[in-house]
Amino acid sequence: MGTVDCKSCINIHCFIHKNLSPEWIKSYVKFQISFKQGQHIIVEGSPVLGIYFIQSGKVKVFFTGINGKHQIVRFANDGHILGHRGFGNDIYPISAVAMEDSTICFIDNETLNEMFLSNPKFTFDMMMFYSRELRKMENRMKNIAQMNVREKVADTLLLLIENFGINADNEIDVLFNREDIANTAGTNVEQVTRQLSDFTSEGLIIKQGKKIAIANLEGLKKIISQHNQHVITK
Amino acid sequence: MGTVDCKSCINIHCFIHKNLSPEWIKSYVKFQISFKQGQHIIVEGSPVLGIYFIQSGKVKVFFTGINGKHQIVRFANDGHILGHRGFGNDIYPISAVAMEDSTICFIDNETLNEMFLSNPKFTFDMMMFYSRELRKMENRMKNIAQMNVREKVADTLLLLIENFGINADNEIDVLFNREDIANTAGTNVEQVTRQLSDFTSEGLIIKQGKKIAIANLEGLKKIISQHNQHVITK
DNA sequence: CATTATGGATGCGGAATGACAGGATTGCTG
DNA sequence: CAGCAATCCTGTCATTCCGCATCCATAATG
Repeated sequence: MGTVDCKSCINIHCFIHKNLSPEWIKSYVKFQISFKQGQHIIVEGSPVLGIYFIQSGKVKVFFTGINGKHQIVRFANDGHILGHRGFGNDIYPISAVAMEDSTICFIDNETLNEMFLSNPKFTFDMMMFYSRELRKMENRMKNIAQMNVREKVADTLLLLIENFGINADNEIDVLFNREDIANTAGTNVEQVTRQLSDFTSEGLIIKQGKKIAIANLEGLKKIISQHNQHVITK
Repeated sequence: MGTVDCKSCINIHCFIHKNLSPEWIKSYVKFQISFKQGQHIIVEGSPVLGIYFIQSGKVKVFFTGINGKHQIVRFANDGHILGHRGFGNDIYPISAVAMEDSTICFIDNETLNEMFLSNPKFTFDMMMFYSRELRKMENRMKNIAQMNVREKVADTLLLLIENFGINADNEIDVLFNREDIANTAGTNVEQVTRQLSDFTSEGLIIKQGKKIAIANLEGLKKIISQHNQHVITK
């Protein structure tokens, strides 16, 4: 944890870096925190003091339901936002956990408000970000409600690919286990295991240690294609 | 369909009316369209030409899934927004249908962009709107994924109450049928019918003709209370 | 007034799903 | 490399859920 200035930030895609006026970017110094894999960045029920920007890292955002069961609502990585405002609530309804070592910048509410007031382009970009996220979320809601388990697991894999990409070995480039997939898809660990076994024997994926390699991306997309008539990917 | 100026608009809670600068509000004239109950306002797959503001009315927003099954993702009424931008997509992924006779204002993309550029307060308010909607949607995703049918139906009734309120006769003040509830809750008509019968015999609701009256709001909330530990309602 | 359409209620069988348990595999540690 | 713990895999079984078919009530129609 320490302070850092945005001007020399390595993440040039960050909403702040991209949009702040010259005066702001020159002078602005904010808090930056390092999180180890598995560490909580936001805990449900704690007070909202500001907003988090991911400089670099991979994060899952989830609600805790009854029996402590998690529902992962989205993944976030470089340049994304955590702990958005809204409602005027003063506590976080969600938790956020680092899936890998992550560097996160924190901006308190007061500073954020000043930023909005004096940087219209920043506000506009934030609005567009929320608008995109809302549309994605609406689409995911439809999927969770209408898909069967096989489709939901395939959909979750594609979501992971979309968010975190594929590395040189064709593997989904993030650390996650069956429980994470189950909590994202809205099913349980056993069903996920079964489906992944099915996908493997169908030649769609290859299990490589802790990671999953994609052998046939089109095949995975085909599983859920009938649900995505009007969706333009990317 | 015709043109109307925002200055003399009856809906003083509209984002435009509230936030446009004096110059804009004085001169701005936009299209206004009347929709009869059941009419399509937006059709999935049609090109995005602008954005819709509801001056007055009640609207459901849904995706069409396989077999033409609808998934209602949200309800909208006075002052709300339809057809939000995002992705740079040029087609609507969702449909919107008037649940009752509605009056809707249309603003084309070009004008909207000018509005954002020259009215930072408007942009800020829109950002906050999207942020709130995103949080609501995240919460609804958790509910659909984790609740059983009984809870989902109760949750849908509460959603309808939250959006459209209760009239003098204690009835949920909007026209909807079992299919709409099923398409919102993520189940089917039969299950909804069963649950509504159960709720009736438990004294939670009273069926009055086409509408549903609430006899015990706290009882309904109690059904889903265990899912809402950290949520502050309104 | 008879007929037809529409929406709602309910029983039932088959399919999908989730819970449990036991076994296999993997990776870590001393 | 043995031992242990964590994770993953898979078979079985009970439950839930869904959609069909049917019946009923009410409203619209001629």
